[in-house]
Amino acid sequence: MSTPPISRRARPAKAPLSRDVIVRTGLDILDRDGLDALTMRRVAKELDTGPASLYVYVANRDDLMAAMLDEALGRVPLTADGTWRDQIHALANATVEAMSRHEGLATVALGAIPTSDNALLVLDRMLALLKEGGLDDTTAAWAVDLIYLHLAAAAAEESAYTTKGGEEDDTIAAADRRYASLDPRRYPMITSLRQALFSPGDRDAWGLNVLINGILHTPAG
Amino acid sequence: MSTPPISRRARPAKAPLSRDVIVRTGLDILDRDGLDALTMRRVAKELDTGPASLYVYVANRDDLMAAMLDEALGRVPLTADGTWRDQIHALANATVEAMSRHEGLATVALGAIPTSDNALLVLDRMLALLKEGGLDDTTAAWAVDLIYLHLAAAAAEESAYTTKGGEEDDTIAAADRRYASLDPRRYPMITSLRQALFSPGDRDAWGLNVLINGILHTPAG
DNA sequence: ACCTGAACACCGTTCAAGT
DNA sequence: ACCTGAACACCGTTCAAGT
Repeated sequence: MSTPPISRRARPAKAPLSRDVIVRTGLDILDRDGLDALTMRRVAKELDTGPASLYVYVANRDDLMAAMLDEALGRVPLTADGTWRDQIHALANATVEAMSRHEGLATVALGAIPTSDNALLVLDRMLALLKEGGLDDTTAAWAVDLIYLHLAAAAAEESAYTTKGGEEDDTIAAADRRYASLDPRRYPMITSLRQALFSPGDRDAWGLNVLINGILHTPAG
Repeated sequence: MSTPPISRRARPAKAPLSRDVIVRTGLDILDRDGLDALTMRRVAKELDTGPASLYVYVANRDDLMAAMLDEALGRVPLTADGTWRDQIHALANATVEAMSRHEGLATVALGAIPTSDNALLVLDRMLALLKEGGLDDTTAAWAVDLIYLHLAAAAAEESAYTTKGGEEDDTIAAADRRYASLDPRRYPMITSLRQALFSPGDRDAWGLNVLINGILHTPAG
């Protein structure tokens, strides 16, 4: 009673493989089921093929993830309105957003000097803003590196908190309880400043302002 | 002619398993053969047992890596001489050092709010220095978070460059060539500032000074 | 030329069964 | 009570063999 598997040829035409479709499928899997689900085999299955077929378009898993990061960064709006500071904040927030909404991608950014098309577009735009702010070449150059590092780290942190199993609030509450139970003799500052450590507020915006103000006050070289 | 395997009981006494010896063995493997070699099975083999035995002392691989990070941070000297700035730099450099010399550990720090004994000791000491600098509680609290994030990111980056296959210089040279080949119309700032982007200098010290100066000029809240 | 089945050499983790 | 052999359910990557 069982029918033999329908030959590939007889089935409806399958979307042809390409680097692009593989990358987008990877991003979909990441968003739907997280970093652990992002395996070559899973991507292949989603595309109705075997894992070996992916290697025609992608060197390996790291290469795929780098391409996924680039794709995600391609969705960052490169221009914004407002003051100079507003524009830096907008570009920075969009970059963090783009990285942190896909679990594990920020870590890729932390692991290599940016060389992909869309990462370089973000960097180029940030560099233009920094030069507009009156920085000399060296300071602007070092600053863009520092800011990009910070954005990737902020995205990695955010991504870890929002994705890892439970809710962000649970993670914070657990840390708060841990801090509350510390020995004040061993950890005098943490115990006495615990309130401040968990105080609410826009830390991302503050952190970026720290960087901007610091860069303005600290010539490189 | 072959002898049967000597029974466990007959062999020289094996060092007893413990969380501590597992953690230190993990660190050894990381240093000797890198992150990919750090598997539960490899740790077990090094300790002359099976992977299942590790789970008595360690919840899983993530737990092991977190414990390894804590062990590494335990080697950070918490006090230093010099000016206020010198002391911050010394603590920061030692922290980056501790993380970056073991491939992949910095990433662990980026993925969770610090709650381990030795991470908290570093934080407590940094908090004391920040308060000494005259910061209010909230600013000091937010600042220690920001600095720790930056140190972990700096360590992750450094670790990636120094460990990943070839030499650091090769990675930079490759990036430089890539930047040199970019279309100036699409990447006007990167191409015109390429010299500055790859200019030598102590970027770590500069980056930390940016943070310190920025924090001093940017009250939180 | 392009694609892929099958295999290789591994993983982390669990648990029933041993001592 | 403590430990672990063996198994489960996977991995990334390669390559010979197919069309």
